[in-house]
Amino acid sequence: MSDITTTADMFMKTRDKILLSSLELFNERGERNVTTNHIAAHLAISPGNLYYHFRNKSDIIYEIFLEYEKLVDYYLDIPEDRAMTLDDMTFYLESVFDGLWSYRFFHRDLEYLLDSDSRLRKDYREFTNRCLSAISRIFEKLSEAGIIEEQPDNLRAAMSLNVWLVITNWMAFLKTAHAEETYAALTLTELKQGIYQVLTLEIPYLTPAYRDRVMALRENYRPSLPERRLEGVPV
Amino acid sequence: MSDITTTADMFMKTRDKILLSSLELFNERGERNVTTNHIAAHLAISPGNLYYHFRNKSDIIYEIFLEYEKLVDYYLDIPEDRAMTLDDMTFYLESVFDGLWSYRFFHRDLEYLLDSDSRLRKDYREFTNRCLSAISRIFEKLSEAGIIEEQPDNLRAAMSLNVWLVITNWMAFLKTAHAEETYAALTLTELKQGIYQVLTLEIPYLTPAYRDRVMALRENYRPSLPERRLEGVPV
DNA sequence: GACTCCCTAGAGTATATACTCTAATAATAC
DNA sequence: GTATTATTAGAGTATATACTCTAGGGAGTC
Repeated sequence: MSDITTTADMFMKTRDKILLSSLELFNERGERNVTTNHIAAHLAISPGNLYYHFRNKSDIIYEIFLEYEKLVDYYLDIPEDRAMTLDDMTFYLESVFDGLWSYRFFHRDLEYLLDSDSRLRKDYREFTNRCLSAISRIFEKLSEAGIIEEQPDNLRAAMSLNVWLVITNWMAFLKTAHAEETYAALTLTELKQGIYQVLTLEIPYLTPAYRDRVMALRENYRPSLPERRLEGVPV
Repeated sequence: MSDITTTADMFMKTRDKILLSSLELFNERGERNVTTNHIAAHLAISPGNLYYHFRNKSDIIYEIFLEYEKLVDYYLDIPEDRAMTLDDMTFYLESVFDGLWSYRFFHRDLEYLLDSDSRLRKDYREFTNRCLSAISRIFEKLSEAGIIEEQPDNLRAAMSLNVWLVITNWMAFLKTAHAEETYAALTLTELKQGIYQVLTLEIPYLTPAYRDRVMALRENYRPSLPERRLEGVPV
């Protein structure tokens, strides 16, 4: 995957360095805790310089969203000229969680961000709709490929929405489940245990031909030590 | 349901008025957008007065959380002396969404709130565990009652977690799906369409004896006009 | 009346935050 | 070289925010 979290270096344009550092700081500390002055200080540039490149903080966030959107749209581009395989499905899941990870600040303060920028609100709504369509289309193609049973349209739509809810809320859940207070105390590996949860949703719909293979795939993402963190839940 | 959103009146103690008004304002505008000065002004009391009753803003939030916790714990108290009915299940779902509604500010800025108050973080973790246990126990009792098929423990745990993820993320989803920017533009009725999504998770596990009844119940919560808001999703 | 205790007003403060302004420097074009 | 444009520094500002401090009122008790 692209190495998005690399620290900005001296060969980059200031504008790009600002975007990159902002993303890093937002991811580490949360957007709410990162000021424009912090970003400038982090890059050892003046606030004036930062505001030369961006009119305000919202514009920085918006541009980062556009990158995120582009990445996910790229990942969720579904080839229509061939049948879907289990590897495809794995790729989609892995990719979406990679994207979530790289831009993980975004879903944290989502509601506030959308309330402060109506342009972002509009774009994000359309983005959500595209993602929901893609998920639904993936289910359709998985049926065509005989991996999951065919389902009526409205059930597929509701299932797709549940998949979206689980995906977008998994990280928030992990962070609240964590005992540590540091925002950074979360790993990509843990995040990808969300795939286990998503595959859980598919279980009852798997065809006999693929059931065992998908269950084996799911095992790869089984949370390693959930009973220590969630002692109340039977495992 | 308790009429929590009633405006504070002159017969209440100042301390309670502060809690009530804070909750109202937080719910309407989001915690991030409500300052202690706003709360005081709303009640027409001085900031000094407010700080006589509460050491800081976190303490106000913490006390509100304790109320929330108490409410949900009360709702999710599962009677062990009798079998579970469909009505029970409906009651649990309705109650949980009522609770979410009354304290809807809470899940909005959850991560920030937990990061700013380690006491809250700890309590919330335990609260989550209790909720997950309750959900899991509800599934168990639904099996015992012959409403859903019996499932292995680890599947039930994963399913319970998915239910929790859908419940706690449903409101955030609704707000991002809304075109309107106002935080208040959300109704309890819409919120309860989350029940449709939760019941969607149960569908494949329903026993033949109860399948039709649950599907009919689910229809009561079907989103009224999702295709207008989510034009990309087949319905 | 005086003492005490609970409560309240309201001015005030230290700090932070998003953002601006001016002047100067580097880069590029001609 | 010179003119022009792009970029940068850095001090500064208006506003907001969480919270403090002092003074005092009101009610009950002796």
